[in-house]
Amino acid sequence: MKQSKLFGRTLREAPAEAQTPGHRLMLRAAIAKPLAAGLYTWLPLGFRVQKKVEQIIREEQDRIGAQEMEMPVLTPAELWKQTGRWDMLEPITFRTKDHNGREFMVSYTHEEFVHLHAMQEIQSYKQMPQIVYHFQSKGRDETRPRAGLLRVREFVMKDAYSFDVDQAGLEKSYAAEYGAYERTFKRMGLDAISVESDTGAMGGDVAHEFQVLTDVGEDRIAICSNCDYRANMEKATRHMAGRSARADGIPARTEISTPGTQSIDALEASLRQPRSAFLKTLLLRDQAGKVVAVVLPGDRDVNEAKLRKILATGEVKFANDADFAAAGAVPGYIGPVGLKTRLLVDQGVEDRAYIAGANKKDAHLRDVLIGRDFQGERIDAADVRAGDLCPKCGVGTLAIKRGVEVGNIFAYGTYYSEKMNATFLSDDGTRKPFVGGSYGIGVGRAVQTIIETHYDDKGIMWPPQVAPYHAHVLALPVNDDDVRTKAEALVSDLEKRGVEVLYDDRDESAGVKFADADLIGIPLRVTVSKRNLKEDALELKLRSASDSEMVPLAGAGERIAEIVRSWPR
RNA sequence: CGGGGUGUGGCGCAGUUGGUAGCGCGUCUGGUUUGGGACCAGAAGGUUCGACGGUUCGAGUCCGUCCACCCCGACCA
Repeated sequence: MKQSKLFGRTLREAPAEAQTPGHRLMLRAAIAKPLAAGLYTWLPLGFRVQKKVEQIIREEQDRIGAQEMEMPVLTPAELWKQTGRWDMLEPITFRTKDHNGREFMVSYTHEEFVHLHAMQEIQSYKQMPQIVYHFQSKGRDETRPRAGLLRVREFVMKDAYSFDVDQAGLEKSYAAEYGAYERTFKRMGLDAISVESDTGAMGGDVAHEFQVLTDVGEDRIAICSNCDYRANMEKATRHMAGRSARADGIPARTEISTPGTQSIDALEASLRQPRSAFLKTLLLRDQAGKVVAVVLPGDRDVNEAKLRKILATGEVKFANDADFAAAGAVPGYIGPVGLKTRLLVDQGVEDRAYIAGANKKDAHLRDVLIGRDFQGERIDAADVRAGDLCPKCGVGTLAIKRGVEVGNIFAYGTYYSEKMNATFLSDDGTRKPFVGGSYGIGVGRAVQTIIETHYDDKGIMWPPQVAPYHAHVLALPVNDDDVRTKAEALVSDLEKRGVEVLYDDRDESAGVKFADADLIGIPLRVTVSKRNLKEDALELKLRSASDSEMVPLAGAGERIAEIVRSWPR
């Protein structure tokens, strides 16, 4: 490919909108460009990377016996309504109607539709296990797209779906996908770790995310310093040290005057007590409007994902004024004592004296003790934080790191098949619902994550397996007949040998060509120059290396092909 | 959705107390160059400054409304 003809040019300065290193490089190197917020066009260089990433995913899915197919982007409303997801997904999906008024959703995911097909194609237990997958565009009306391709509103996802006869079969399929994911990410140069994740509003218990740890990630991951425990913050728990019985001798609660202190911050400042001396009480309402109070230690934050799961609701909001009145609470001075509502108490609340809101304006209570002054259901509803004890080994401490979720695997069992009455004929002659799982990888997000983790101050450093080209041939200067002739002969020789070549035939100065080569980041740079040709030689330089190597012109094609063949695939 | 920020040639930016738009890079032409973002000369490029409305003799500059984009948070398999 002649660079003079390449659709896409490099930028010396990145557009102001780009913040993360990978996003800036992606724009500067003409990998992908925005069309609108969260909508990106792959330019030719980036599209080649995307296709290579897809191919790796495809090979690893095929290896475990999964079969590729394709389902439409536009999906009819009826099935979504059958599983209850039409309404649930309303705020985050794109919808349209055909000219007859029939409703469609731009595919958010395809569980409903793959189950429909499974009912048609799989009739007997003898036909299972089955895994099918496709690469398809997904539409998600994210309220906040961010960081280039890391969070977008339309993206290609590989999603695979497994169908088994029972839970044991599902576990095998799940394990097969787990293994495929480990190989897939490794092959594309991503150091992804699996972490336990929340299953969200989709039911089921087992789910893992594959996370690449990097500061630009938007997920927070708790990692044990001692064992292999790793979990998304939405799911992470902590080991509770045994509660000491320090409840004896605590005096009866007394009211104290605290005018104008409506927050933990204000209390901390005016009473000169640590945050942990207070109880934080939140009045919340679920999707159905039911009100519940959650009591936490003053130094802990509520984890909404955990709370949603406990309340079995899709949404948790702060209560309104009427809810406060009904519960007998006063905003800013709410506390668990005497509260007329369901009370959930985080496990972090200890058997000791706390200062809590008095449910009266300008007043708090001192020496409030759980079990004596109020009762509640014990739950785990707080975020873990760095330094907490690991829930698995009880010895190590948790660190919190940021990660990009490049893939996830999810065992949902019969969640969909039961709602859809998607069944097969079992070996005992009865009809049973399919037991399934789904397995996703965001292709574009993976590509940008590769950049975010493979660059230096000069540009991208593509892992060879996913690089847009293998070799970047630079002719210096291109208007020298000898240089041009020999460079073109080399390019054609390399292409015959199956080496993918980007040939910089532009009439640019050496500085521009070297800088662009570094920026675009093709793994092997081959310089054909007047200077080198005096010695009948070429210069080879790996993007990842600091040194270069001179090789004789004769046989250079074979030498380069050999290097390319030695790379991982 | 809450908070903050930014909209001026393709990209990065400047634009004084309101007076009719400029710089660098890039692009085009000619020439000199050719191993780390070259040099000289000339030129094009803004439906006139995100949009609409207002104040004013006069608005890129002031006021209002809206839109777009970015960041933090919320949300989100």
